[in-house]
Amino acid sequence: MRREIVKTLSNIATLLELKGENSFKIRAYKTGSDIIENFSGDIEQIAKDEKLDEIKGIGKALASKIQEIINTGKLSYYENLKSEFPDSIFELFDISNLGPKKIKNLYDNLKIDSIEKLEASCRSGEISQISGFGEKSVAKILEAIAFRKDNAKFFRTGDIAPIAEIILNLLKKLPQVSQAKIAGSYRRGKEIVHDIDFIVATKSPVEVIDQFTKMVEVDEIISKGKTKSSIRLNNGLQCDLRAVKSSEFPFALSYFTGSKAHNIRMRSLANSNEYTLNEYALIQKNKNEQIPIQNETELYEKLGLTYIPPALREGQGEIEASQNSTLPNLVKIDNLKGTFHNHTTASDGKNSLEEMANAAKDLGLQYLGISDHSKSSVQANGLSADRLLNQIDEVKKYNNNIEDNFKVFSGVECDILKNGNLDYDDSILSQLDYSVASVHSSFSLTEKEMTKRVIKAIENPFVTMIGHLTGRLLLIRKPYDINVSKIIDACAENNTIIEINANPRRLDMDWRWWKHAKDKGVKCSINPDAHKIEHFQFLHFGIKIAQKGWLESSDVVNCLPLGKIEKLLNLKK
DNA sequence: GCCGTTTTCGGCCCGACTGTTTTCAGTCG
Repeated sequence: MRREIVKTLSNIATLLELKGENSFKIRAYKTGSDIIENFSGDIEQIAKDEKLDEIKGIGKALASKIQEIINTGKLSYYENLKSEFPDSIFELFDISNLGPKKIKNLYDNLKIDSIEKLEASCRSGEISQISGFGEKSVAKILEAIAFRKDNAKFFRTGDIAPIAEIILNLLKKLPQVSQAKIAGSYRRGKEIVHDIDFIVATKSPVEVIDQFTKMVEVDEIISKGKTKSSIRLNNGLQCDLRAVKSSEFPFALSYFTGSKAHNIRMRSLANSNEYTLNEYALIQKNKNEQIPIQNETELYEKLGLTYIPPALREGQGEIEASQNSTLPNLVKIDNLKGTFHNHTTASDGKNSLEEMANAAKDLGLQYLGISDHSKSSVQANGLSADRLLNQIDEVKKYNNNIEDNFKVFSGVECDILKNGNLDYDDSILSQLDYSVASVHSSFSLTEKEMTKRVIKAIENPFVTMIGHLTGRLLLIRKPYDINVSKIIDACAENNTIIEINANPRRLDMDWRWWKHAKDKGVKCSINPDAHKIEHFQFLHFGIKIAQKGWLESSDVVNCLPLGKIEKLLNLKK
């Protein structure tokens, strides 16, 4: 129900934008949607008690609309608004550089109400009839459409993790199922996936598959057979189920976990050991005899390997490392002792400094770095130098009132300005315990300019680490042009840390660079970029990315205990 | 549409960037 309210209010905001309504009215709906989404409490109960308008930001109008949604499951105001535009028009907002005004213009003048029509209009040149759509704009739109097409069949792992775990638990609970696991790229911890593979061990595959296809979330049954089935959920995500015998389970799990490259190596290794390996069994060639295996560890052992964690199964040398016993001892969530890059209500966070700190402490962390936005990030209520200095005092007060086994560090997420300068003078930065330097503007510089810009920040002695290095938003926005290799070299030279931004929309720097960075001696900080206490959970996604980058706890600075991290933070200064 | 020690109207965040309409509108964060 809450999701329904949140979605409805935010869709109303979009539709009002299209209609060119008063921007403050639009904002009221947007913030209303945010408030309901983040509200900690039983919104339906509050509606019942008729106390919705006591929530700050929810006035009489929104309260009665929310009430109507809760009571009737619908909202006539919204239905009426919706009827003015085709449903498909929402997808145009997925194209970057297209906002409400341009979309309205396209719709009014050329009846463009879908991405398909938009693309056709760009290609035919028809679109240039409208003012505001010159050559460069058209090229950008086509690029954005292509980007969306390439990525449309993918989902961010962080977005679909909740539903994946729900389905897994549903399968596990079926009486016919003895084992159930998620395989595929999800299990390998990829940042985006295009489907989810479930493997179950069962004696009654037909019954299990029947249950699988009858789940409430199923929108479409793509295929349904005796041992496997594919469905599409109502969010568009495809899920495959494979039902095997208990004895086949480890083979199926291994095979469907992949990656393809990893599987090829595994099979050829089996071959050279006089075995045949497929998704059901390991067979001794000369005797045509199946080798009984209990779990994946035993399968790896039969092939002369130590167990390879799923995160490493990308065909990046993990087989050789396993043979040579040089596999990394991968960092785990329990190794994290603290975290940097977290926001509070001082800038655009939802929880106060104290709430954030207490939550971190409750999670068993020993320290928390607070890094609100800097002054140039006006949209995020970035802190003026004075406000930042005040926050330093606030942190000191907090630390004075808390036991010695926990500490808050004063930091900032400092904008790297277009010319590579930082958003505060060194005299301000030097008063902080650390800083995260990030790019939030001028994304369109050339690779050369952008690389120079960020390296200038890396060389600043008061920059502790670089935040979300490439600025990418998975499936939404490409990374900006930057020479990551040169950045890594500069970080190695200047003792500057690179973060893994664990927000599931970012997961930046990409795991594909981390093995290289580690070899160069660059340290990592796994940061949730938390804007509220719930976001500390993002650390789980960050850990997966670190694992995919072969990182061990010694590579990750926030695995250091409190005493040692303090020394490290002082090192660069 | 929301809010209120300036309380029933008037203010609400705003600067940078981009392309293009060459003086600014639209988008973005």
